Amino acid sequence: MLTVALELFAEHGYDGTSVGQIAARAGVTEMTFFRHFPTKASLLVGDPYDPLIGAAVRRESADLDPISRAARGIRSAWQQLPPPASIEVRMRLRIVAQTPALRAAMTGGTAATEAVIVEALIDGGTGQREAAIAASAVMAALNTALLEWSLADDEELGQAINAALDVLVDRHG
Amino acid sequence: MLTVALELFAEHGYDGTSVGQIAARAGVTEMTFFRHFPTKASLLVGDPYDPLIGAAVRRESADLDPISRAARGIRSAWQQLPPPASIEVRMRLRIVAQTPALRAAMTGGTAATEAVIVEALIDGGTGQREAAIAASAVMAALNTALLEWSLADDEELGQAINAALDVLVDRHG
DNA sequence: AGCAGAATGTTACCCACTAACATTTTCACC
DNA sequence: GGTGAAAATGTTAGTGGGTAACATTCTGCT
Repeated sequence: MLTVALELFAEHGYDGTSVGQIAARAGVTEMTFFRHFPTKASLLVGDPYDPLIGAAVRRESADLDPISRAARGIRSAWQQLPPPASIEVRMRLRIVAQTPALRAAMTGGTAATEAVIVEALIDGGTGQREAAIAASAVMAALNTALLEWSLADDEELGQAINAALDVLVDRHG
Repeated sequence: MLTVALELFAEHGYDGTSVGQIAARAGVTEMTFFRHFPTKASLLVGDPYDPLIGAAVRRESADLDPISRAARGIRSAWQQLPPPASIEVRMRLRIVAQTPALRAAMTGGTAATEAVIVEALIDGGTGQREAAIAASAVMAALNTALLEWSLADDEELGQAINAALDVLVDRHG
């Protein structure tokens, strides 16, 4: 179904493709589509790594300021991951980058990861407010970096992520 | 219509209130509602200050790193604003804070402000990528701060904003 | 072959939102 | 004070995303 959907999105764009069309080309009912995917947007935006990131943030020293701690945690979580199939990921993110509704859905879709980071920071002694602010800022930077990366050719994803976090952490003014 | 909507949201929640109900209680047709408000969410999330913020960011020294520049711009823009009717604003934001769909819509709703900040940063010599990342991080922090503020009692809004930006700028680790 | 449970289909519905066209209200000008 | 144009509102009808309840077909296992 995902493959079929990506084809149609490439042909007619995200908004120009209805769930009915996807289901039809997949030889299936609209109802069946919604049994496999909770929403149309979930074809493109997901939140796969939250527990890993939570643990990684917790592992960083509680002496760091919350931004640094969250950023370091994400960097280290990233290194533990198997490198994803970049081309697939890039295709998906490109569609997200070009569709305003999906950009918004993306930040909604990382709410779970954000919550996990907030919890980890709080457990490390950071106040609730600071934790929420730091987590949302770091996740926003990360999401923006992913979208920007998707629009470029021939760049390493890990590198783009590091560069994004550096904008927050290693500020050279 | 706004007043009526807020009543209904208070009674049945945002998701539990349909546009039809709002229109009916306002003595008006659903169609008329959509002529006044582009979307249901626009009753609660808006983006009123983008040009002001863009100008303020541009006014800050281009020698600063992008995060500092954006943050200082927002602080200064804030001081120029007439203090809003805090109670109203708080009520609205509380509903947003409690409704996941609206939280996502809020970040979508500040896309214009974000774009304006990005442009200002680029004009100051920051690269496209860095500018996009810094702007999204700062706006995310700001939005989070607004939502957290709305859930507290008796706090100055300006103070909450300053504290949020300090998490990004004056990091004490 | 026969059965249980999973996957799929059918129908019917709700809600946000849009388009096209008709109707009423408002208000400035004669 | 009437008139006519413009603005606001109403009507009808439709699209697309998403859900609920119930019926049907497949699947795999014994």
